Amino acid sequence: MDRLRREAGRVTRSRRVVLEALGRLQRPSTPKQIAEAVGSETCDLVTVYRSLKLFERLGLVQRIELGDGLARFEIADDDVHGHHHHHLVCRECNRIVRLEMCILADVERTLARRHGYAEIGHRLEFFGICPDCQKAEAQPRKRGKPGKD
Amino acid sequence: MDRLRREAGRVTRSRRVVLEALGRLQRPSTPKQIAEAVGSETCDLVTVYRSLKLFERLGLVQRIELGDGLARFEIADDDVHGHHHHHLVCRECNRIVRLEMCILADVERTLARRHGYAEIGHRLEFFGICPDCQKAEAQPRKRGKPGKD
DNA sequence: CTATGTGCAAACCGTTTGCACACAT
DNA sequence: ATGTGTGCAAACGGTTTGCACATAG
Repeated sequence: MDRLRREAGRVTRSRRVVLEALGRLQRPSTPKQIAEAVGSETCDLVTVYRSLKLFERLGLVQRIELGDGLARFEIADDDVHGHHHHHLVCRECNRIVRLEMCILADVERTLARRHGYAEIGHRLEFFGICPDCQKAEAQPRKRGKPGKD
Repeated sequence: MDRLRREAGRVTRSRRVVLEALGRLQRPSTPKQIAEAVGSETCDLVTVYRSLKLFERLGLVQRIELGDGLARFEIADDDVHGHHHHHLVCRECNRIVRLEMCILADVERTLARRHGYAEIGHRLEFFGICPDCQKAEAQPRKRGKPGKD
């Protein structure tokens, strides 16, 4: 929040509220989920989008892609660097487990050497069926909807 | 194609043409790119979508997500299993290198044990700046457009 | 001949943009 | 007071759907 005050725009009620909601939600959340958490009287969906874009630019928030075409956001790792992490996502209900490990730094180095690419990074997510959904296999839910994530 | 004849619907001109185009294109391609490769007089964009959905269901084709909100498709690895592969994508022009290795099988086993998830798979793509774009840093292109991929 | 596939137009859904009004500084 | 932020409505782009016509079997 002080970051905001220093580096860019104004500290408005909407922005404060969106950032708080993201903290409260604890998991990667879609703009719509955030808007709902906030309440439409409090802040318009469009403003959520604009705030998220700003926060992303400031590095306060990071975007997660799960491959279903929905943008998700979570509060950025506050560590200066490192603590880069991934997710394990249920294919049924989209429940998300956060994985603290990342083992791909040396793979990236190899790729840089072998293919001449620079600034290499990666996107890695795991997908499976979470324990609850394994139990509930009786009535499988439609996959890919924003479920418990 | 025989696969099609056996397992599902009819073998039509459109479907043959879409599958050929995918073979010819050699790289993960968006529905629009496929439709253009085919020519709009030959086959409507909507039909491309429907064919791709069918092919995906039959396992003839697989969907790639690069995180820019565009679906891309490529001919599925014909091997029974294995030959699961990933991509190295230029952040500027989207040029794609296909990586034949995958090292994550044991990571998946660990996750299954530790979190109780079943049927674990993953999505892993690498992003960087390809050699050409490093040279051309003068006029950087707008990122994220369907470029050379 | 009949069920399945196709083209066209329109719906859909997430996201972005234009514009007039509101508010933090 | 002034420039930035906001809400609303409308645009946008990829994808899906409804329906009448076409065609593979």
